[in-house]
Amino acid sequence: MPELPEVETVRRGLEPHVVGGFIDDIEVGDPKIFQIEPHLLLEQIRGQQILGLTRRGKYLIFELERHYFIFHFGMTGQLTFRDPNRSDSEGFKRHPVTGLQRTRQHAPDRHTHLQVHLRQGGAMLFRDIRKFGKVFLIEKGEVAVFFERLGLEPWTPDYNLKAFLQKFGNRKLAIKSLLLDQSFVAGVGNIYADEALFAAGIHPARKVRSLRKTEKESLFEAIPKVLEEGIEYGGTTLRDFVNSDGNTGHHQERLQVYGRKGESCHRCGTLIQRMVISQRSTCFCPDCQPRGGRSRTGKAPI
DNA sequence: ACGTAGACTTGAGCGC
DNA sequence: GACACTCAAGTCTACG
Repeated sequence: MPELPEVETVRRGLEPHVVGGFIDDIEVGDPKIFQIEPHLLLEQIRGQQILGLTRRGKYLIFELERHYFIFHFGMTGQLTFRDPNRSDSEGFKRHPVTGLQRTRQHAPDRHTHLQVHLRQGGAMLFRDIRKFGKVFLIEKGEVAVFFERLGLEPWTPDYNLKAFLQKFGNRKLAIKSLLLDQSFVAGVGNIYADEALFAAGIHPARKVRSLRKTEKESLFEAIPKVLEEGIEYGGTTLRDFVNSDGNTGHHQERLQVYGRKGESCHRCGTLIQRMVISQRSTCFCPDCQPRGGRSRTGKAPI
């Protein structure tokens, strides 16, 4: 559930269930995901109250009394709330062959690597098939250092045009690669990078140094716009993403380019193409996102 | 310093 | 049906 809109969707769903609650106990699966010894984690967080739930880029942050308890979902991480008043079999599906929960999962299974039980009842379940996710516990004073390498946070005063333009520099890499760099704009991943480039009319392979100021300004507008739409539709579920209730998102139905190779562009009808940039699948409309940019002089600033 | 390739990990889907 | 091979919402490291 990796990108900003998916993490934000989980944050909003979880908030009313857990903020104000007290951590009672934890159960641990594969310790690989823990950046702190699990027994030390329990020792430290037991009894602490959850004061708030925030987000920075793709990180979900539980503010406790003495610590920040931080999750990164990697590629397939899921954090759901298991309501003690609902039965596990109520309203969720099992995969017909494997028996594993595919969506609306509430009960722990072999991919559930952490359960955080709350004193008032209920638990948060962290499930992660590929185990690229990570769980951190840091002292409150360490938070600035922890996030120091993250870039601009959309919808905050830090995300302003002046700061945005300064981040470009005279670099030679493809603009798509820059968008994936979390020290540029925090929270943008492979899906929303492609969507933002489409919205801004910029070819993903264009070199950063070749972009005109007007194109950078278009991108500055497009990034929050596509992220906002992702949140509005509850995130994008390609395969594994579920919200805190275990339900899928709906933004996948609204994607303009990502995963649409060979289909026609919703704007102009041209067939969407796929290429690989930074070893990541990249989709674009060759007509709406011309390689040479949209120069009136016809110059191709690649 | 900058940019890219490989590694980590599990499962699904496709072709034979 | 079994098996090989490719691909997948991310990021960290090592190398040139």
